Amino acid sequence: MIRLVIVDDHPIVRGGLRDTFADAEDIIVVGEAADGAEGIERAKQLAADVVLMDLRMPGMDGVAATAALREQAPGTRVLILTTFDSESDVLPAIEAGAIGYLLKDALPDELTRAVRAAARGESVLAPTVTQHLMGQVRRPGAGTLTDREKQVLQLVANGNSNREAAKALFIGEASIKTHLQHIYDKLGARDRASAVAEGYRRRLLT
Amino acid sequence: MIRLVIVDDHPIVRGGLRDTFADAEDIIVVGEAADGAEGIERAKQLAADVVLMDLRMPGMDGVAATAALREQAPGTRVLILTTFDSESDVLPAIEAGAIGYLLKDALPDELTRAVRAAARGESVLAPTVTQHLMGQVRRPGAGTLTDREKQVLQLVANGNSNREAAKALFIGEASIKTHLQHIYDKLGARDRASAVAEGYRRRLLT
DNA sequence: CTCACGATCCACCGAATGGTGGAGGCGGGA
DNA sequence: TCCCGCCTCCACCATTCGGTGGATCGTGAG
Repeated sequence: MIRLVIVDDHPIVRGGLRDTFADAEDIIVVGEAADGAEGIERAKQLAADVVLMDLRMPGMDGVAATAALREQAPGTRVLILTTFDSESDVLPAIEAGAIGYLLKDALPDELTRAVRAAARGESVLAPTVTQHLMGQVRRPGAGTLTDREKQVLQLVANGNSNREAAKALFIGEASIKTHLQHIYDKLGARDRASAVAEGYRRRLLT
Repeated sequence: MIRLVIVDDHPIVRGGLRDTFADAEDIIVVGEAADGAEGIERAKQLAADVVLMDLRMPGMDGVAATAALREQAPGTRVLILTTFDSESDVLPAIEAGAIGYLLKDALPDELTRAVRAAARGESVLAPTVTQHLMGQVRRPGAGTLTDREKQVLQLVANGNSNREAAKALFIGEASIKTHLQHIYDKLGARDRASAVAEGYRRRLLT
C-alpha cells in the first residue's frame, strides 16, 4: 500500500486528486497540506511514501519543501505536479531532489501510474520536461548568471543606461559592457531587451 | 435548478469541481469541456445557466470563449475561475462579458455561492480582482497597449531590432519606432529593455 | 459629420549600444 | 602550486536607438 500526501494550496485541486486516487486500491491518501511547511509536517508524521507537491504555493514553495524533505525524510519520494513546465521551474525542482515532474493536464490514469513508479523509486517526467532537461545538459554551466551579472541585468531591466548602471555599482562603464556581453552569451540574447526578456522567463529578474 | 457547465483543460480540476457541486442540491453539472470551443458547444446544447470557465486553455482560450458565448447564448452567465488575477487577465475577461471572476484558491463554499449569484445575474469578484478593477478606472487608457503595440513589444523582447520587427510585421521601420515611443509613454519606460521588463511585470509578454 | 484614436510613414540628430580583442588582479579548488 | 572563473578596465567603430515634430488615412463613437 502506497501512503500518499497531497500538497497543493487549491482546495479544488486537492479534491480532484483525492478523487483520482480513490479508485486506486494500492494507493491511500493519508494526508493533505496547503503549503510547503505544512506538507513537510504531514509527510513526516504520516510516514508518507510519496508526496505529490505543487510548486507555486504561498509561504514555503514546492522547491524549498522538496529540498527540506530530502534531508528530513530521505525515504519519501517527492513527485512534482504543477501547471508550468518552464525551465526555471523544472531545474530547481529536480535539483532539489524531486523524483518526478508531472503537469496538471495529466490524465488521472497517468497520475496513478506515476505515483506507483515514484514509490518504486523510478523517475517519471512529463515529455516537455524531458526536453528542458536535455536542452540543459547540452550546454553545461551556460545559463547561470553570476551575482554581479544578475545585478547588472536588473539595473538594465529597470531602465538604466550603461553609464547609470556603472555609477550604481561604483564601477566603470566598460565593465558594464563586458558584463552585458557575458550575459548575452549565457542567455543566448542579442541585445539588452532580449536579455531582460530571458531574465524574466528564467525568473532571474523581479 | 441551476444547470452548470465546467470548462477547464485539467481533468483533475474538473473532477474537483464536479465533486464540489455534488453537495449542492440546487446545482447540477450538466456538462464539461476541455477547451473554449468545446465549452461553447456544450453550453449551447445543454442550455446551461452558468458556465464555469478557466482562462488559460489550449486552443480557444477563456476570453475568446466568453465573448463568443455572450453573442451566441446571451442568457448564459460566464463565471471565470482561474489561477491568475493579473490585470492583463482580469480586464479582457470582464470586457468579454464575464459576470464574475474567481480564483482557484476559492473555498468550495464560496464557489457554490458564486454560482448561485451568477445564476441570479449578480456579479461576484475575488477581492484582489476588485483591486485591479479599481486601479484601472483611476487611470483610464494609460497602461493598456494596443494589439499592435503588444506585437511590437513581443518582437523586441525576442531580440529583434527595429528593422527586423518592421519586416516581421510588413511595415516600415519608422512605424516600429513610433509604436515604441507610444509603448514607452504608456509603460513609463525609458528604453526597450525597461519596456520589456514592464511588459513582463504586467504580464503582457510571454 | 466631426472628433478621437490607432496605424502607418517621414527626416534629422546626438547618444547609446553591440562587437571585437585584448589586459590585469584576485581567490578558490585541483 | 597552478589554473580557472570572476570582476575589473581599455580602445575603436559601425550600427542602432531614442527624441522631436510632424504627416496621412481609416474607423468607430458620439
